[in-house]
Amino acid sequence: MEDGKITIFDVAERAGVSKGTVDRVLHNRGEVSAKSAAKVRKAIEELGYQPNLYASLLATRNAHVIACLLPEFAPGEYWERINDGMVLGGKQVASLNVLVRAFYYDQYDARSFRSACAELLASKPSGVVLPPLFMSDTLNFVQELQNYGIPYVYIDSKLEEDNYFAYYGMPMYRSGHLCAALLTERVAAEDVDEVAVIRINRDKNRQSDPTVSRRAGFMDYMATNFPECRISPLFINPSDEDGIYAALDEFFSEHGDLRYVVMFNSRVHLLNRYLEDHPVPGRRVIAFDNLDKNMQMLRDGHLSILISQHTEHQSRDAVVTLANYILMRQKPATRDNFMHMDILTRYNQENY
Amino acid sequence: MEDGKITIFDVAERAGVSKGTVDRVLHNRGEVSAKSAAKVRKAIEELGYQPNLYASLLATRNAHVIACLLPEFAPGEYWERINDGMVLGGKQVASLNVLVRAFYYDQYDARSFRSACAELLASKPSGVVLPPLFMSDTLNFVQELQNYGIPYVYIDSKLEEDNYFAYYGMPMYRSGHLCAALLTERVAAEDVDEVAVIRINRDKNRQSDPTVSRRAGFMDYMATNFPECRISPLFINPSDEDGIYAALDEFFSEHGDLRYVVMFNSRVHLLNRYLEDHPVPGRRVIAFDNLDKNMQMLRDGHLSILISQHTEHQSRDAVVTLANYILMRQKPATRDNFMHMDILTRYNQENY
DNA sequence: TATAATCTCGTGCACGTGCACGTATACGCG
DNA sequence: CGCGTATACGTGCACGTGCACGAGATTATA
Repeated sequence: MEDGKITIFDVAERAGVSKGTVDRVLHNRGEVSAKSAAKVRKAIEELGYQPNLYASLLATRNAHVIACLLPEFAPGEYWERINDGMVLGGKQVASLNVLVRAFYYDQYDARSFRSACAELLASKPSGVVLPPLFMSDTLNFVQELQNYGIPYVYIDSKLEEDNYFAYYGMPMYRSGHLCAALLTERVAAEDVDEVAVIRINRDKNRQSDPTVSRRAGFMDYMATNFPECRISPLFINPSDEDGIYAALDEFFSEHGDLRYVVMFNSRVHLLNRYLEDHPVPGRRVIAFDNLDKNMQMLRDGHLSILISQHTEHQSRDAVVTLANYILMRQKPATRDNFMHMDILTRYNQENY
Repeated sequence: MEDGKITIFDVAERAGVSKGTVDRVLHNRGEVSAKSAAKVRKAIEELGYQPNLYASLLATRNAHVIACLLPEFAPGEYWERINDGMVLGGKQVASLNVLVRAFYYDQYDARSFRSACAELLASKPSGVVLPPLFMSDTLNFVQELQNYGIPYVYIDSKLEEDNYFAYYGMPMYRSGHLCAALLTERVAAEDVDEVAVIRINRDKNRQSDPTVSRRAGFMDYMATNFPECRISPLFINPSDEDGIYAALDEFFSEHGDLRYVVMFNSRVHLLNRYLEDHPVPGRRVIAFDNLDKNMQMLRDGHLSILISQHTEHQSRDAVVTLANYILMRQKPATRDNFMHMDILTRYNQENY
C-alpha cells in the first residue's frame, strides 16, 4: 500500500467513534446519529481515506451479485448465445466471489419485463447487464438503478442516454450499411429495382426494436446509392409456420421475379421451407446472426450471406467488465465496444 | 467464496505439514525437502486448492511491480507520449498496490538496452511492458521472462512469436495501406509517377524497425494500384539539421516537381524548415503521429495529412491489463489490440 | 420515577494468506 | 562426545474490513 496508509481506525480515532460506526457510515446501513455521521464524513474527507479493497473483499461474506436481465429463449435462438456468454463470464469471475444471476422475461410482454425488474432489484445486485428491449420501461428501470448507484451495461443495442457504464454490441446502423453494400455489390444499378424486407409482425408494436437503426442504415445506403429502388416490406408471424409459407408465396407471386431479399433480425430460418421449395436463379438473400438453422441454410445455398458476430462475447465481456469495476473500481478502456461484423458465406462458414 | 472453500490449512493438514511449508511450496522459495514438497503438491492437486486472491493480496507487504522498458526521449518526442500513458496507467493501479517502474535505454545503443534488461530483471517485476525495438536482443530477453514465468506485453509493434501476453499498438501494415490510399485518392493514376519516401539514416542499421511493415503495406498498395509509380527513398540524419536541409534541397532539385512525399515515422517535423522555404503548389505530404511539432505543420499547411492514434492509450492499457492479470488472473478479451487510426487534417486537428 | 422500547454505538472475532522468527533435526569435524 | 552450522519446518502475528452481538444511552409510556 502507499505510505500514507490510512485505515478505518485512523478515521474512527479522528472522528472520536469506533470503527464499527465508521463502517456503518461507509455502507450507509443506518443506526448512526446524524451528529456522528457528520463527524465521520468530515474525518474521511480530511484524511482522504480510501477503503482497502483487498481487505474489504476478503472480509465480505456474501458474494457480489451481477444480475442479467434477459428474454426467455428456446434452444438455438439468438438469446441462447447471449445466455451462454453470461454463463461463461460467470465462470470466469466465480473465483473472485462474484455471482452471476439471470432474470428472465417474455420479450413480448412488457408486464413480465417489469416484474423481472422488480425481482432483480430485490436481489440487491452490484451491477446489471441488459439488452434494452422495451424502451420506455428500460429507461424507467435504469433510472432506478442510477438512483441506487448500481452500474449497468447495455448489450445487443443501447439507448440514447448517457448514464450507462458500458456497451457491448454490434454497430447496428453500420451493419445495415454493410448489409446493403453486400446485397448490391457487383450488380448493375438498374438491376436492383426492388428489395424485399421481411419483418416480424409483432415487432411492429414493440416499443423498442434494436433492428430499427439497422434498418435505418440499410435505407440510408439504398437511398443514396439506389434512389430508384423500391423497398417492399412483408410482415410475417413467427409462430404461424403455414401462414409464413402462404404469405411468402403470395408476396413473391405478386412481386414477379424479385431477387433481393433481406431480413434484419436473426429469424431468417423462418423462410427456409419456402425458399427451399421455390428456388430462383440469381436470388440474393442476406440476413443476420449465426444461429444453427441459419448456418444450415448458408450451407444449403438458400442464403447468400450471413452477417454475424461472436454474440456470446457481448455478455461475457459485459460481465467481466462489470466485475472488474465492482471489485477493483477499474473502468473499461472504451465505453462503447463494438463487436466485429463477420461476413459468412457457404465457403467460409466452417469452424466459425 | 464458493462452498468448497479449501484453504491453505486444509492442504497442510492433508500433506501432514504446516501451512508455512505449503506457502513455501506455493511460491517456490525453497527451504523445503523434496519429499515434503511432493506431498504438498499432491495434496494441492487432490483437493483442487486455489489460493484466495484477496487474502493473498491483503497479506502481501511489498507491492507488485510492473516494469516498463522504454527508450529515453526528449520532450515532445513520440516516446514521451508512451511514457505519459505509462504514468497514467500507474496512477490508475496505484491504489491496488501495484507499482509501475520505468527502465530507460538509448534506442540507438543495443548495449544500453541489454543493461536496462538486466536492471529490470533485478527489480523482480510481476509483469513487463515493452516496445520490441531491438529484435534479436528483445527475443533473448522475452525468452528469459518466459523462463521466469513473467508475462510481458508488447506495445508500439510486436514480434512474430507467440508467447506475449498481449499487444497494444497500431496495425502497422494496414497503416501503410491507409497512407498510400490517402496519398493517391482523387488523383488520376498517370499523375502519380513518383513518390518520395524520407527515411532516417540510422534506422538502416537497426535490427528491428517497427516501420518496416508499415513501409511494406505502403509498397504493396502502390505496387497493386500504381505499378508504374517510382518510389524514391531519401535518407536523412536526424541530428544534423543543416544536412537535412541540404539533402532535401539536392534531392528535390534532382527529382523535378516531385509532389508526393511520405514519411513512415514520427519525425516529419525535421522537414519543416525546408518545406516552409520551398512551397510547391499541389504538393501532398503525409506522415504519422501527432507530435506537437507535426500538428503545427498541419495547421500551417505544410502537411496534408497526419495519420495518428492516441499513443498514450497503448501504454496505459498495457499497464492496466497486466495489473488485472497479475492481481486477478483476468486475461484481456482480445490479445491483439489495435488502436484506431485517426486521420488528421488542418481542418479537424483541433481538440485532438 | 420506574420500566420498557428504541436507538446508537463499541467490541471482538473471522476472513485466508505472507512472511519473519525461532526451533528442531541432521550432519560434519575435532 | 561436544559444538557449530546448514537445512527443514512450525508458529504466530499482521494485513484492514464486515458484521454479529450486546451494552449503554436515550426516549416513550405508565
